Amino acid sequence: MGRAPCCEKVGLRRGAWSAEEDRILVEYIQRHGHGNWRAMPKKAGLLRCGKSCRLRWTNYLRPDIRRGSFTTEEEDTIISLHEKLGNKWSAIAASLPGRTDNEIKNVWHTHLKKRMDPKEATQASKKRRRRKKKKRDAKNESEPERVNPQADADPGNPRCDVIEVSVEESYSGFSSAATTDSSAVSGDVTSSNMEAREEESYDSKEVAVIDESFWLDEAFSIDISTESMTLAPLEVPTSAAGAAVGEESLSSFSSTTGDDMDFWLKVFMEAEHLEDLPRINPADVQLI
DNA sequence: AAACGGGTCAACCGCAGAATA
DNA sequence: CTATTCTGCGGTTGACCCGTT
Repeated sequence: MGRAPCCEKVGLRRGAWSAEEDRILVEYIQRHGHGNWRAMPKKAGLLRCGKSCRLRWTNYLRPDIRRGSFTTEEEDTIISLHEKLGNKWSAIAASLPGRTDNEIKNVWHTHLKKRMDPKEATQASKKRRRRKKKKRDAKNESEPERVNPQADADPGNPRCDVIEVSVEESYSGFSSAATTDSSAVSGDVTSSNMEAREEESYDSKEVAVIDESFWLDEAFSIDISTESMTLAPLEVPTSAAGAAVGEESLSSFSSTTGDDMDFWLKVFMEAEHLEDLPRINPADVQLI
C-alpha cells in the first residue's frame, strides 16, 4: 500500500518559523480552527506542511503554553511519572498543564536524566558530542573557507540578537510573549530558510520584550481543569517611559463544554475581542 | 582571541495506530 | 475487509549560546 508522504517536499519551507508565519498560523487557527492539518497550510497560505504547522502550534503557539523554566515541583512530577510511565512524554505532559511533551522530553534529556543517572547521561552526551564533531569536521573539510557560516549567511540572524520582536508583528501577545527566550524567535538559520529570513522585516527600533512573568499564572493563565482563561494584570517595568498594561483584568470567561475544540475556539474568539482593548505602545516598552 | 565542549531547544523524521473512504 | 489518509508520538538532529581551556 505505501504511506503517502506527509507533504510534497517541493516548494515547502522547512526550518525555523518566521514571525510572519507564526502570525498567519495563529490568525488562521483563531478564525477557523485547524481542522484538517494537512489542508490547513494551503488554506492559510503557508508554505509549510501540515505536520510542521501542527508541531509549531502545539509546541509553541498555543496560548496556554507555559514558558519559562520548570519548577522543582514540576521536575519532581516528571521524575515520578517517568518512573511509572517511562518515555510516555505526552502522558507526562498531560499531568503538567501548559507544558508540552517536547519540552518535557527536552528537560528530561538535559536536566533530569543527569540527576537520575549521571553516568549514563554523561556517556550519552559524549557520544552525541563525538557524532557532532565528526560531522562538523567533515563539513569543514568540504568547505574550509567558511569558518563561520552563520555569520556569513545571515548577519541579522535574530537568534543572535537579544529577544526581540517587532510589536507590529506580534500577535495579541502570543508572538511577542513567545519570545521570552532568545531561541524562541526561531532564529535558526538553515540554507533552506535563509531566503525567507531575508524577507522578514523586523523593526529593530520598536521592540517589546515581555517579561517571563507574562506566562506565569498571575499574568496569563488558562486553567485546563476549569476550562477558563484569565488575563490578569500585567506589569510592565515603568522605570523609563514604561507603561503599566492592564490595570484591571482584561478578560475572563469560562466554558462549560467539555469539548476541546469548542474551548479553544472560544479562547480565540475571546482573544479577538482583546484587539479592541488598549495595546502596548511600542515606544513605551522598554528593553529589559 | 580562538577553539572546544557542553547545554539547550525548536524542528524534523519515521513509525504506529486511528479514522475514513 | 482493504486501502488510504491523518494525527500523534518518541527519537533524533541542527544550530545557537555560553563557559572553559
